[in-house]
Amino acid sequence: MDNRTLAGCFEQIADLLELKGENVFKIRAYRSAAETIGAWADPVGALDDLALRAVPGIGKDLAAKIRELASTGRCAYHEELLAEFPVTLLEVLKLQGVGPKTAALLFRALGIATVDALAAAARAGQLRELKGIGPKKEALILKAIDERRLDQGRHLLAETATLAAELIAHLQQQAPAVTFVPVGSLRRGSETCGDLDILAVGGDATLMDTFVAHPRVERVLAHGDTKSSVRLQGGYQADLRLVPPASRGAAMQYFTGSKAHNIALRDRALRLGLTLNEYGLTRLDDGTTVAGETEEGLYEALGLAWVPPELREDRGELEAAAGQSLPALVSFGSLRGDLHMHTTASDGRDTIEAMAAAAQARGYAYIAITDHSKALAMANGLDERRALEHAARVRALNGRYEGLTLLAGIECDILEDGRLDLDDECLAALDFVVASVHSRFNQEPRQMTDRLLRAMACPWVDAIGHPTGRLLLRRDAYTFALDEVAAAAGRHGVALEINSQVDRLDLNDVHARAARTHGVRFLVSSDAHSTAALGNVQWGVQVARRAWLDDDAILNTRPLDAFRAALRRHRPAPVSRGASE
DNA sequence: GCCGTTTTCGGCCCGACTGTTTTCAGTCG
Repeated sequence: MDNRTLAGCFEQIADLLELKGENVFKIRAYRSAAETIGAWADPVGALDDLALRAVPGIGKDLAAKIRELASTGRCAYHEELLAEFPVTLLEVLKLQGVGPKTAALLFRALGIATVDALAAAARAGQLRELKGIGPKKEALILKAIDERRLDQGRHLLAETATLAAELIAHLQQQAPAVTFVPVGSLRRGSETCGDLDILAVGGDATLMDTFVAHPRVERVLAHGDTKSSVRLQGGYQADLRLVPPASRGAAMQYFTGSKAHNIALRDRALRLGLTLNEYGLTRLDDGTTVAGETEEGLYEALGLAWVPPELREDRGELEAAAGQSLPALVSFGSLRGDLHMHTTASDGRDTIEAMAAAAQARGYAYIAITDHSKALAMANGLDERRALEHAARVRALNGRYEGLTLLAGIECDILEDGRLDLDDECLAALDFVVASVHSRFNQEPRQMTDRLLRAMACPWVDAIGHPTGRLLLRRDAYTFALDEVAAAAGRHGVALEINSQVDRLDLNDVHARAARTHGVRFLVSSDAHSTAALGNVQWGVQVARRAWLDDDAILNTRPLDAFRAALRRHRPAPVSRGASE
């Protein structure tokens, strides 16, 4: 049983317990366990009891339920709860403005168990008869039902960033003196964003009027003096919060989250006799404010180093901040090269020359041109002869772009059985090879693992491209033993790619961090199919930061000579570990 | 249901906005 299924089950249990009106802390325990499991790199279903109990937020009971689910595929407690409330009621619970109290009331008083039944009752004016629900609430519920499709799902980080920039530009024009900061999951660089949070520092309530009047606003969910929420066309929810300058740091911290990080931080504050909210950090005894103007000051007052937003997920960053052992994260400007891009020779939109000129303009010292190999016929992939001719054209351009070295590479398909799409002689004649899976994603995990291991056994494979094959919001990763593959990559010196395409971001933060423990080195690559897409590396760098990676972990932060020397093909052969390799 | 730099019991983060109310409950983030 995979982590997502386990997390989904705990999430449902939490929802059902809320409907029941159970102890809020018990509910929180299930919810935080779901979140932890969902982001755990290894399959927790395979862990033994001892290892399970070491997972934060998993105690005796939850460990037992995980083992029950992993071994039987079922959870008696979950089924017991589902006997009390129909599973369809959970859809009602997801509606904007409908919480557990309302959903339980609807079910108990009117027998409403589905969104359709709720819609019918609302249209018939039956809801307003219930205690605590009036005509306005009834109308809001009908609206929420209409909008639920739009409300579903999350959005790509890059899209969210573009939208945030647009909204902030609009607000900034109306209020030039106010500082606007995108916060929430966008500031943390989370791969998808559920909504969009913007913080305004030092303005007045008229800012809220400007915000809700933006032409993309479809519906105003809340409109107060310091907080407003709107739904935008396309299903986004956006929130604007206003705080005074003295609270800038506290508010940035508070609204950046994550929720789990904030809870842990406030817990720490309480233990120090302090209380933390979006306005500042104050002493419990006499109410004096000790920090709040800057984030740095706030963390310092709690005895912590400032935590980069990308790390604020309650995954050990507070302990590291307390011990002054946070990593020096790779920075956005530290990439010196890009090792994955396509040209018109296969499915790219621009020529080698155009890509090289754009890379030079970005200040890169080196790039590898890596068009597709022949198995990807759809993309006009190159066979051995074309690959070598193409390589000659790439190399012939060296000297033409000052400061930039072009490497002749290939993105070589990993075939069904782990063989490579081009012969060894051809691969050996190139400067750089990234090997990727583009077909047969549904192989059994064991088969997929062996496929990747076999590909890495080829001495000319320098890197594995988009190692898990997932497409954000569209296609799950193919399943394989990441641990085993990462261990082999670390041993052979094969780099794993952090692919920066906005809907790939593959490896992701959790997997990259786990792979690093095996000594793996990474490449942050654009996989650009046009000159414009070279800039996507910013998202890959953000993933690397979320994975706690420093410059040393990223091969393409090195100058050309050091980069070359670190490539698998130029490293001394690893000590033989037996015939199996 | 979890957890321990006061603790194996008794805690567990905090505030804005809305609607239905006459002082607050529910929802959301």
